[in-house]
Amino acid sequence: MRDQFTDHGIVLERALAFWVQRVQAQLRTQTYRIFREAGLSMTPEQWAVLVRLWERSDMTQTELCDTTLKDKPTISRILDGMEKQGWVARHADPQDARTRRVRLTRSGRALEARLMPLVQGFVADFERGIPEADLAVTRRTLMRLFDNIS
Amino acid sequence: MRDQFTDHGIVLERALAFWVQRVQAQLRTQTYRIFREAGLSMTPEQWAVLVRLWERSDMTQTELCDTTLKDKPTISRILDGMEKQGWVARHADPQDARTRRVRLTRSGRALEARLMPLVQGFVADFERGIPEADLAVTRRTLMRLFDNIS
DNA sequence: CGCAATTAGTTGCATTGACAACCATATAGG
DNA sequence: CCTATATGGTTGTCAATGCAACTAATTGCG
Repeated sequence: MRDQFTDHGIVLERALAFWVQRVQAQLRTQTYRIFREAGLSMTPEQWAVLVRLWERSDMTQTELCDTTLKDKPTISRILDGMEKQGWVARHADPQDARTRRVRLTRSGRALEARLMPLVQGFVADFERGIPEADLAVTRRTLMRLFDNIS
Repeated sequence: MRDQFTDHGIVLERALAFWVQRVQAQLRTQTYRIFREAGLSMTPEQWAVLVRLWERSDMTQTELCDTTLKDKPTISRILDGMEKQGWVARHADPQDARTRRVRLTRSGRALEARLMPLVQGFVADFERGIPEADLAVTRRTLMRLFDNIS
């Protein structure tokens, strides 16, 4: 008789990769929901770019690629969407005619005060009830896992 | 003067959600690479469906939705791709004319022996050098995080 | 029985993302 | 100086996914 613990589905569910994917998928859809309920048509990826720009505006697209680990076409198109929403504008770089500097608009800057509390609340719910020590181990482990495959 | 540790980018990088997303993105692209290097045109999502079918073939699409946590359109289109590759076939259900039972083909079944070693090697690399205790805490924490947002 | 509500699955649309090909500009080496 | 190469960014293609709308078949209730 086949040992149930050698079934692949079971093996799969013991792999961290499985849980990372599962949590991420759920995070992504919930993030969509939060923004939608706030009356915004914003994607999680646009959010991630916004956070970087709040930290430092006037980045080139290549710099955004580096900080977000996304490739050039992806950033290009995420910015298309953000520009259409009026949150950022692309400006010419006086030093290099190839590069385009991405700057927050007034409207993009204004989102910070509105969205940070929402997202902080979500993060709090996400991590609710989990001992700080476990969170720390998990954070450290995720960093090591990331190094292992990068 | 602004404390750099209150900058949003820094805050962001302390959030588990950030690392979950980062690790998952990397997992996804590396998984693509592994299959491509094995001469297969297979996506990580098709792989996930295959694993479920190796465990139990002849599932309905709704059952696949439940086990993979994907929605109906997504499963429908993932199966389109797998059918095109000849790994699965959709059969009519004698009990219910609405449902379609998904069965592995000979070719889909044959992939198991070929791919499991590859993926197990990848998972080993992924978790390499991390203490078993940390992996266990991380697994448990990911499960709790998942519950928190589901 | 008969019609309303439910369920299984597909299709349409927009965004992300992997990847290749491409354009324009900048840099480096002869 | 001038051509080869490298770099910044865009476009195209295909697949995954969130969501709404839809078809077809089934179930449930009066």
